[in-house]
Amino acid sequence: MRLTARSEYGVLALIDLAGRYGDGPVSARGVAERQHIPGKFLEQLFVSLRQAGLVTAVRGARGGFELSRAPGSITVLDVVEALEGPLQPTLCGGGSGCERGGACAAASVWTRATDALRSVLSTTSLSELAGAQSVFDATAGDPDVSL
Amino acid sequence: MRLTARSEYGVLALIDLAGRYGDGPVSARGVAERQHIPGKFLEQLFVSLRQAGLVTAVRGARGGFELSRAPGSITVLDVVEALEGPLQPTLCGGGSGCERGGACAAASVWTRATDALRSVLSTTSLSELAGAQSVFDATAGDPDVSL
DNA sequence: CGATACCCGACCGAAATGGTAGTGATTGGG
DNA sequence: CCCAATCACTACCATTTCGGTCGGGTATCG
Repeated sequence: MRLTARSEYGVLALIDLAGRYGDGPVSARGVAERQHIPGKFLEQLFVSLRQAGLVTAVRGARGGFELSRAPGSITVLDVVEALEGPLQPTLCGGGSGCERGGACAAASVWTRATDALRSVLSTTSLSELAGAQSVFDATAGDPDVSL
Repeated sequence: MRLTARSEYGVLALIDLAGRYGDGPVSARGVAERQHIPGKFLEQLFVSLRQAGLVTAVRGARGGFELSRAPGSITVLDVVEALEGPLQPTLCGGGSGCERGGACAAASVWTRATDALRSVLSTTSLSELAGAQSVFDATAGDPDVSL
């Protein structure tokens, strides 16, 4: 139940990659500049994203990252969990933390909250977001992404 | 978008108060013992809960806290926001943090996530939880709350 | 070779988290 | 009237997390 800058940056970065899907590797540096993300920090995020199997790295000059699956098959939940670990309540409801066992009324609301969150995140794909972003970029004159 | 132990403890504490609503003030110490919450920490939580108008304090011997409204009119969202501040994404979607203005596709998913969370929390009242808890306590033999 | 890029691990300041400690102020009961 | 119970307030503290930075290593293209 903890969403930090990692998720925010990560989603922006993968939207960027989704908008260039099929164009070959995209450098982390380019993503960082277009999305205004600290470069070295973004590198760390890409490590997690690669380990989670969401992106593929191409090393060497002219290298970079590309989505390892189609943008439509990657959800925001995938990204968030890759970057922040499993999305659990951090609270009693998730695991076996609380000594009340199942006899805890509070657990139900935390569980339902997590489920609601998970539902939203898992039904939004990168292709949707990239599509929406391209519309924004077309109406505004910002060439960052549309180039 | 950050739920910590404060919320978990706070909800447990107010479920305790809800189960004794109308019986006069309940001491923080009693709540702490029944709900297994560090006493001094719980005191801090009650400060926030009182400032938010959710509980009323009665000072002096035989004092304690009581819900300042009926348990059915207090939602989990009320408790969470009293203890952790306004429930916002901590991310771009909430305020005016991101320099993209409205032209940011990522913002939409954060906003929808927050809305989903808020919806769950705001439709669950203390009376519901206290009711569920009393059922648990009746089937199990734990006299902590049923006494 | 050398520039470009990913890879990896260490490090770091600031803030949040989850408490603890101590001291007052207020009140009911004996 | 005094004492114990109880809330009120402030300060402090250890640990972890957050958000980043730094510096080098390694692969690859031209």
